Amino acid sequence: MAQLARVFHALSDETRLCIMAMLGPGERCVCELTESLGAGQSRLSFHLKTLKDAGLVQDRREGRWVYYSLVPGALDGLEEAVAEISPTAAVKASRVRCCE
Amino acid sequence: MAQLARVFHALSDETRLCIMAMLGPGERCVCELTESLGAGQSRLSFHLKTLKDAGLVQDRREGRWVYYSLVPGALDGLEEAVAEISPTAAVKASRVRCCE
DNA sequence: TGGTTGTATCAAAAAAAGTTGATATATTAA
DNA sequence: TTAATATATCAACTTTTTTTGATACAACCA
Repeated sequence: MAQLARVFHALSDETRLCIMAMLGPGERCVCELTESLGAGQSRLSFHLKTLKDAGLVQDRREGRWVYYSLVPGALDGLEEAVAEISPTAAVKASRVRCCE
Repeated sequence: MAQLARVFHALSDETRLCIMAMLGPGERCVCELTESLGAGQSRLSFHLKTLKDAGLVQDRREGRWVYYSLVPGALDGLEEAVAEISPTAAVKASRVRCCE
């Protein structure tokens, strides 16, 4: 539950959503993100760290550059959680306790 | 994009996630939620308002009590958005601009 | 009517998150 | 080695969010 909240929080900011959208098609260098988003360098670095701490993105150094990409499957848990809460889920009543 | 961030923010708090989970099976009186969550009255009221403002829950007065329930389909957009960002989405490359 | 109960709202305080500019680190180039 | 570039981190500050306690409002009961 706490981890789920952390992931939602990471996605609760427009800048970070933009980053996620840009990483969707594939990895990007920090410099590309900085330019496309028009965000200051330390500001972008902060948001990338937030996403990384939430387990949503990963980074890879290549020479002077650092490339960020989505962590495969990181959003799967989210989809499941949403499906579980949503009233359209058939199995929703099978939950025993709601908060742990 | 901004609305999406708003919804994610509404879900980025443990107390609110608990509320959503409790409402999954059906509507609940505020008093039930207060008791189950062990949260102060005004605190719970604040979180309910946050969820309501994000369009995730609705309320209904019945005599002295107010019942909250999930807004049907409110989470559907979320699932789509997550699917669009996720690298498993087949159509993800069809996006033209990432941030608007 | 007056009192009680359930809930919302408000204002102040506390806590958390985000921004900014400066500095540090790592890598490469000269 | 020195300088330059890409990125991270830090500290100070600003903004936003959350909590708390007090008060207001609405509906019911005596």
